[in-house]
Amino acid sequence: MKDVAAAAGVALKTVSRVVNDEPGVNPATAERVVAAIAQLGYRRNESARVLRRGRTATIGLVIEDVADPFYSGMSRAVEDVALRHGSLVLSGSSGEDPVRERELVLTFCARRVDGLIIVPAGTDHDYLLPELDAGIAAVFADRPGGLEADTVICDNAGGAHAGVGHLIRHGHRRIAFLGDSASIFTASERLRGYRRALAEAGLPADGSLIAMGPADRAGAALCAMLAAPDPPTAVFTGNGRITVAALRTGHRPALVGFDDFELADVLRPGVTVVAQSPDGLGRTAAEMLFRRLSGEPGPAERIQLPTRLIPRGSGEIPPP
Amino acid sequence: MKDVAAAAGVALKTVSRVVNDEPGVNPATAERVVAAIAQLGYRRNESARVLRRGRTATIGLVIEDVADPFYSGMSRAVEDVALRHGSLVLSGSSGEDPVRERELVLTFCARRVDGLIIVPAGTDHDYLLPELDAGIAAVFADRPGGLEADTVICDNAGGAHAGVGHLIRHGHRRIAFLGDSASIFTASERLRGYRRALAEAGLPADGSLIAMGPADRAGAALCAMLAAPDPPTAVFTGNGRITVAALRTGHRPALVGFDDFELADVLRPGVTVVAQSPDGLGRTAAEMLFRRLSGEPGPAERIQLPTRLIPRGSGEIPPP
DNA sequence: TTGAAAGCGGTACCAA
DNA sequence: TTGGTACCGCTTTCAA
Repeated sequence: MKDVAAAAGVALKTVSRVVNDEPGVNPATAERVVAAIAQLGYRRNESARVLRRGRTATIGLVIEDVADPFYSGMSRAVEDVALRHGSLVLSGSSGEDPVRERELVLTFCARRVDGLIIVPAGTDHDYLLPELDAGIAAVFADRPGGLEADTVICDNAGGAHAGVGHLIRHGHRRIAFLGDSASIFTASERLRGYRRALAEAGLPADGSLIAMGPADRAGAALCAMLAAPDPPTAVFTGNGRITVAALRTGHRPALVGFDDFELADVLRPGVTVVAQSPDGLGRTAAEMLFRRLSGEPGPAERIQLPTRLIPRGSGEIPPP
Repeated sequence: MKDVAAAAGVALKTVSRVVNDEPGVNPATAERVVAAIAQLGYRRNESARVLRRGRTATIGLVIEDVADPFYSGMSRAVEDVALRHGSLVLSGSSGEDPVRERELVLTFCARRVDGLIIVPAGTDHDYLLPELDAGIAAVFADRPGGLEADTVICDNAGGAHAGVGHLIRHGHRRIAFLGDSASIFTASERLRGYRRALAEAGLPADGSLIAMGPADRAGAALCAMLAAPDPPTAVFTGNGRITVAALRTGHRPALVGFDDFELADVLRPGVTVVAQSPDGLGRTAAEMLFRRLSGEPGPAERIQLPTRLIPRGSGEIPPP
């Protein structure tokens, strides 16, 4: 910038004014400056600007895994909103590890991101308190975090309730639930919806029909259930990866899965799902964050997004 | 930091030494400083550090779309390598738009990223030259860029050649090619491989069996071909999205697709694919970038990764 | 309309 | 082993 000022024969401050479109610069002067900028290939150093102004125009996004279609869809939505607000996105995958989540968040904070969108891996977020005090905004997405803060989740219990109810209406009385580890908020919420649907229909709760754990064990769990005496006639799968794991077993009981996925309509039969919107989650979280960043006051909000049942065939198979 | 120094009763510089693990600090002094840091909840301001040191420990990643499984896989690999090198990743989606690509790259450069990994949307990268001169390293991934720079691509022509050859060996003589827009490097390379395979087998090149364009038109193109007199008995699809579009038509000619995808093995018949490795692409590009950042000299390298044919059924269907 | 000078929060270099 | 000071490149404040 100094060089530009010298080349244009003006003071540093004048160049700064031109670069920032500040008013009160003689058009002729401005033109000289612009010419000098072009000629020298000058580009403003954002680090210096950030240092001085305090705002980085960058937000941090911590998700579980970018390579998971659910989170990458969410990621894209966040990116788009950020772009509209002139911000960039630093992102990182926690891999469902609270320690890694914390490291990522603190690293982002050290870079002075303006705000954070976090898909919490852990439940304790006290480490965030000093950062929030320091003025960094935070929004939890997909799951609530361990402290009062803006949160966007989807209607997990309601969605599972609707999906299981759908199977019940098609005549099933023994319905299995394959879910992610019970320690994960979304998994336990969905289990709750499943239980409520059974109870409302007056069906017994049979613990042997419930398997909670990582997706790579879901297939084996399903096979075991189907091989047992009095097997389930239908399955509700608690997330996209588990649905795929169940399909991969080759068994084709009646099935409704939480999360939509590409090719769900191409399989035979088509896979009936309870769809949530990764886009909606990302967009809503980002918009909420930017609203806070632009100074919106008020207590922490909690937004719940609806789910949608999409019948495609697998959920309409009657019991044998 | 000033406050910490005051609290610990030492000079600014000493705090700096402690924070950076520089040698030559009395353990007792260091301890006092550490205590002051903890008590004040001090955290180093990275912006200031960057301003002074010139290195941001951040790299920029420009891909086509994070929500595309191919690129999100690549993204994850880049993120992992970056993390191992203590760097963060700023990422953005170009949406196959050269203007947006340029904007993203320049924005990243203004933030003084140390290096860039770019999946080029355009073919003209002269806008990068000043940045390269300014010392920013760049690696092109998935496609070559418009200037001499390190590049990692996969063996597109060879992969397509293998896939089409596979169909030919199973007796097909009329094989359609559904590819992305011919202006995209990978698409034209794969078309080249297709042509070479036909030529080597002494098969005629029939232009009516070739359709190039965005994935959302591929389905209609396939339907039109199959409805025409003397239809193809087999199809080679030029990328993952086009493979899915072809499957979605409901027609099931013999098919080999470029790119592996989740559920390819669950469909009936399983989908035979030419797999490339998004991970490998991301990892290799990132490692190359960090090698340059650590000062490795030498001319631009070009690495080509192999592809792998995975027979699953759809590619082994004989002609009727 | 333009400019000079003081800092933002660190690091680098040199002196004590 | 420790401290002082210049300075990174920009914005802000105030004066001309």
